[in-house]
Amino acid sequence: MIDGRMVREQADLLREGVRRRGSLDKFGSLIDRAEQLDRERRATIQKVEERKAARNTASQEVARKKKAGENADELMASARELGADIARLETELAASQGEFDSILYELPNVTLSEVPEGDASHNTVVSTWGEPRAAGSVKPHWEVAEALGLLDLPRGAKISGSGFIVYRNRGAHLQRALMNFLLDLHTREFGYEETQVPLFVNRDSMTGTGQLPKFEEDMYALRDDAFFAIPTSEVPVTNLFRDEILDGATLPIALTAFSQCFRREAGAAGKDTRGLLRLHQFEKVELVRFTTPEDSPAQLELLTSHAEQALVRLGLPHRRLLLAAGDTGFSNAKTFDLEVFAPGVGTWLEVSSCSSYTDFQARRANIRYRPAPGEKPRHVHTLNGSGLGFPRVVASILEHYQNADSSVTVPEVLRPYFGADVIR
RNA sequence: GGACAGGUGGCCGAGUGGUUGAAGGCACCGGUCUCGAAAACCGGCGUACCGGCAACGGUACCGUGAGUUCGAAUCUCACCCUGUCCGCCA
Repeated sequence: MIDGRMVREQADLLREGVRRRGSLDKFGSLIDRAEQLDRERRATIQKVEERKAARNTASQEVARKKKAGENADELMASARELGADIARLETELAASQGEFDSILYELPNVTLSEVPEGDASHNTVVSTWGEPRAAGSVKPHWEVAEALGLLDLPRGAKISGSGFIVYRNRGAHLQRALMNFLLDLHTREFGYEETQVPLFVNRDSMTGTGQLPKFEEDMYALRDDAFFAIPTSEVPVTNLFRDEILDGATLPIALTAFSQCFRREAGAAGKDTRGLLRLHQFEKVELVRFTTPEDSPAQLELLTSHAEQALVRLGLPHRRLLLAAGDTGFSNAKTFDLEVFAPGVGTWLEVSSCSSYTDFQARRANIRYRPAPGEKPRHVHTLNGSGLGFPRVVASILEHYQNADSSVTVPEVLRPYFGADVIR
């Protein structure tokens, strides 16, 4: 969430932030309301604390009198009245504080100044790599996948539903090769610590990274236990340090995790539904970094380059987009999307979204660091990105590396993991 | 799932209704000593919020949330978590 102090001290900056996202209409009045609530709650806090101070003094006086054997009945009676007053004021405070907090949870992060204003049409291509094959020059991946027996879509739908995939034979094997290649790359070459984390997390974790309370309908929830299925391992990995104060000397911290990801994709029904384009469950290797505010711009560049490098090694033509403010996620301050080209589908596919959250998540999740012994804790900056998401990478491989006879050449870096040069 | 034990500051650990934000120790920071270091000694050392230019003052926080009381780390209730044993299952 954004800093509550911004409401008081920099409300204009908040308004400018939502305006750049193109949602001033939506949030402007909320910010007005927050300013009013902030004044109310501070006035009430002063009243409550004043009375509490009086009560504390009275209580101590009661103790002194009783010790001295004096009568304290009168004092106790007046303290009791103070107590009733306090209870009333606290109810009042809880109301304005509660509404104030819920507004803070609703407001999106303020994007960085270099992020272009406006909606997705203002996204800019920062760089491109590789030579995409002509759109339509090869079969879409679902056709070759079926022909090669890599996927079993009907049975995935039978045992779970649409959007759930069964990989078979070389298809399953390719997934495993990709996982091993990516984890080895990020741990051995780029210095990430490998983790394995729970796929079900509690409400506090989902709130910490910003999925809740706003996007609850996008999450799978368990019926009998208070758990949510993770939409990305960003959630458990970032929450690793929730409510902790890290030693500044340990920053930056770089973690990677392979996990299954679960997304309801509510509201996305009918969009990009074919093949591997949009699934309810998919595999992903995630990169997460914790850093200082000063270092976070450089850390975003570094993290993005790691994801890009994975695509370079795989030999997949791709490009980097800087998202415009209006297309930048709720919790993000700046996002680069990496897209690979899928010549069979004929479009660019997002395979990684690398973002700086500045202190937005750290404030929600209460993740801080102590710059040096004896110094005050500060919020860290969190960053993450996919490195990479599997299904669309697989789709791109099946199309980009597709041969005339509908066999598929295995990218060189995967061969040691896959054990064959060609899928036929 | 059942029984018992327990959750206190960065860590260990004392504390069963009243100057306890919390003894003591460790760690950490500053200093004395030393050529330097160690040891020893002295001092400091939580977080958040409210007010204040500041110095500083106030409030809250002893797993979480309610409650009793003039007053709760201490009493009551619910929940969460950890440990041990039993049961069940992989």
